[in-house]
Amino acid sequence: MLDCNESDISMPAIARTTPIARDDREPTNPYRVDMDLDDEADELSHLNIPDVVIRRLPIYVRTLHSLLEKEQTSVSSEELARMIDVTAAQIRRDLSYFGKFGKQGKGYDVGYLSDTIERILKLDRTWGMVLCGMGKLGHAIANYRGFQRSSFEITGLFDSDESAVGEVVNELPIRPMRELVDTIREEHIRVGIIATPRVNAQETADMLVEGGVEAILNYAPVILRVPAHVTVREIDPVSALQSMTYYISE
Amino acid sequence: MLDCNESDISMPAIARTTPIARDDREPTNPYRVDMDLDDEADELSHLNIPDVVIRRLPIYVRTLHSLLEKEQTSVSSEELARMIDVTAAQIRRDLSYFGKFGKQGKGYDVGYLSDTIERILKLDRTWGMVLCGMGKLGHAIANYRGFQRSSFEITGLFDSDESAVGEVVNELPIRPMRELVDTIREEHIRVGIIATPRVNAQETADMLVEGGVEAILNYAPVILRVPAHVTVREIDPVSALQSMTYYISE
DNA sequence: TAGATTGTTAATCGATTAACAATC
DNA sequence: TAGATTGTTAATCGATTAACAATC
Repeated sequence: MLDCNESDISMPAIARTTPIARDDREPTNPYRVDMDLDDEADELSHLNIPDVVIRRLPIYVRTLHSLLEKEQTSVSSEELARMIDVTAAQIRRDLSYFGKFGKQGKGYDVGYLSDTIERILKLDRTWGMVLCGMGKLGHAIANYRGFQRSSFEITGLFDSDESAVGEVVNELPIRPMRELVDTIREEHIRVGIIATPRVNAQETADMLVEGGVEAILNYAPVILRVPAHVTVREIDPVSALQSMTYYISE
Repeated sequence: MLDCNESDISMPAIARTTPIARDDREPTNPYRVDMDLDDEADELSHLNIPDVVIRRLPIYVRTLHSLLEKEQTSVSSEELARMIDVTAAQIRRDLSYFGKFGKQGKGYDVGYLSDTIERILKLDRTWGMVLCGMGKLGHAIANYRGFQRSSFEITGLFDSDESAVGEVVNELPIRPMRELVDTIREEHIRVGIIATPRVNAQETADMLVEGGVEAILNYAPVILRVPAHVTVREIDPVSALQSMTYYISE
């Protein structure tokens, strides 16, 4: 399988977070055959799929799970669309990037579609994560229960303040930053969380990347510079608030 | 100034969060004159401006602040663009929705531009906020230091669990949910934060809206139904992680 | 079979960008 | 003035949607 990763030049984090296309995909290939999961696993296919689509998939999974809880086994794009407040056409279009998962006249099997999207997103395994920066925010993230039912588990806590080192938070000891890179390498960690102060975020990102992390969840209000093969998403409640006040009346 | 708010029908929260336009704006108005702040304050003008643009403004403000810290007084769209990793054209286009703030040949005055955008976003005042749901996550948000230098301040904590009521967190007592609506009304609160369990998020949103809240920061993994005049932004670290693993190699 | 709903196309809509005249 | 950079236009690019043939 040839390596057609054509641009490995440094790509800004904000661009990865914002709707972009890294490559022109051919919009409709007349020779395309009914794909199944072997083809979806193709490492190169993701270059073709808009990031906006990828970012909607977790919402589809979450919604399908809520249907499973209610023991509903079948769902149409129309019904799913109503639950999520998007158009049915968008759901069908989004899914069609990956294959054919429904049955005309019937809709989608909830369990099968949910499993399929989870496999596409590589959620069919558990991802260990390192958490960097163990101030108040870091403590809160280490204790966060939202990860429990997900495919993510924090496996290492790090802080540059030696006086914080050794403290145990949610059953894990805080370790010194200088051990970060080696730990990532040894434990094959691919996901990092940055909860450091603003000024230390970039150097922390650099270390995460050096160790081999390819996905960074960034809680620091800074735009990180990372190589093109690394994805960054921002968690930025202050920016979110600041953009909402614009719409407040009076 | 005529009321051209043509659709006041209920609009889903996800649509407000995603790039949308509620109204077709006329792309270029030949009669448009050099606007200054009086015109920007026009309550109706926001119907014309894409939400993607509004969501970028806080990043501009943050970046301008970092220049002010370095005592840089002037900046070109080119330089700002490099710092944020967008194109200079996009910055100029974004700003042009609101008026003319630069000088040809010179660039922008950092302080003036920063103040101007803050005024556009209504950040030239302090917004009181109610925080609903005082579990672990709620505690973390109540203690969050990121709000300190911002225009936001949590002024009330609420929880439906009567046994939590009375506990003081970061100098504020937790109060019972049944006091929420009246408190919002009496204190003219316009911003609410939801940190309740998933199942209680919608009913909490309903109460916030009933009280008069127009902006909701939602930490619960649920799509909220709110009237069109209410803006919702999601803080959803799990979804962010779930969409990043897609790109991880191997 | 008739009815329902998918998967896919083409049309539409919206956002970004390159280019440049205006102007400091 | 000459050089620099804005504000704005038109062109391009990308994402969404409506519509419908395919098909369960």
